[in-house]
Amino acid sequence: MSQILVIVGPTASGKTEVAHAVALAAGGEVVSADAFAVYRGMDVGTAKPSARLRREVRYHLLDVADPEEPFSAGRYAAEARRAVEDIASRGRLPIVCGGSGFYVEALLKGLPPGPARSDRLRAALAAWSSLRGPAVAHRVLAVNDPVSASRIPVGNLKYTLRALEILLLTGARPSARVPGRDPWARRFRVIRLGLAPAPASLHVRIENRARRMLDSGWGEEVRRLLDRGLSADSNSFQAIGYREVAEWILGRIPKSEAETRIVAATRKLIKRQRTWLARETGIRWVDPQEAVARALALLGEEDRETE
RNA sequence: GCCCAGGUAGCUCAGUCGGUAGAGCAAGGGACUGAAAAUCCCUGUGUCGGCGGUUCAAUUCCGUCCCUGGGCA
Repeated sequence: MSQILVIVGPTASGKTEVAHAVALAAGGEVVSADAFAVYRGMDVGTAKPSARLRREVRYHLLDVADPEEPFSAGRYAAEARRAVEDIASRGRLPIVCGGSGFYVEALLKGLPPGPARSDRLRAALAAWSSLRGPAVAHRVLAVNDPVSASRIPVGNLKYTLRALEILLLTGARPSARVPGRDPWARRFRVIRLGLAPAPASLHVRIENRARRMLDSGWGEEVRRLLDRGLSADSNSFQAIGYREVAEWILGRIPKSEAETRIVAATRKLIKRQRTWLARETGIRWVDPQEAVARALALLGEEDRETE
């Protein structure tokens, strides 16, 4: 049975280093699980692995979309599954590594079947709700699917509209749309490793990382994106730091202010990532220092079992 | 030295016609069905610059002192 190694953990916990080292040691290839590293031309701000690393190890699901494109968990899952299957079919180890918990879940557990999303419908719903207000949208949802409405706060317009989108697209209640018990992952032995650095050291890391990114070309990167006409509304531009860096290079805020905001936003992201991962079961939490050794040991167990 | 504007939550500020105060941001906790680094929910915290006075009651009114910013000299 082929194995998949899944490495999760908060931003800046050192996932990429671990994945890379394991890939070299165990003959693996990395499948990124990062919602913003999928975008071409967004390298510095997404902490993508360097060109040198990418020559040593093959990375998948990086640079698969233009920054103008919307992206989705569904598209991610489909492409990542193809990559995993391809890697495994060549007898190599797929290493799924990233901090986008929702994407990892979509890959491993699958998303509910049926029509996925409609940009046209989405735009129409957005226009309608901006006219009628979020409360009306929520009420319409409550009439058609009280269960969904009770789970979604009135203030969460994005979730409300998404539920209405599913309703209109499938004709069925979103609450009845059970996330499919997708059998896809069953053909693999999935080993899930979580990196859990001490909070204090993580904070130091994100501060240093933000400064290093700002000093090593993030400004130029954002300049290029703006020059090619990328709208600030683009999905890709929602990535942490890009709006802040844009304000800095446009002279609206000092660099130090951009840095402060980026660090704060990253801290909040880490909090949300922790909350997400805390409910996931089957993750072996390890000290980042020991992660490579633990991963290799866990992979080795399988070898002995099969021998 | 004089005049003016301020001093209230970690930060920026609102407010109390006298009855011990609240927003945003930050911080902490949580949710998550194709935007997820997104989106949203919950939670505190205060010698209201110091000291006096008036008052049943002062963060609020009066006096004075200190600090900050601006103007005048």
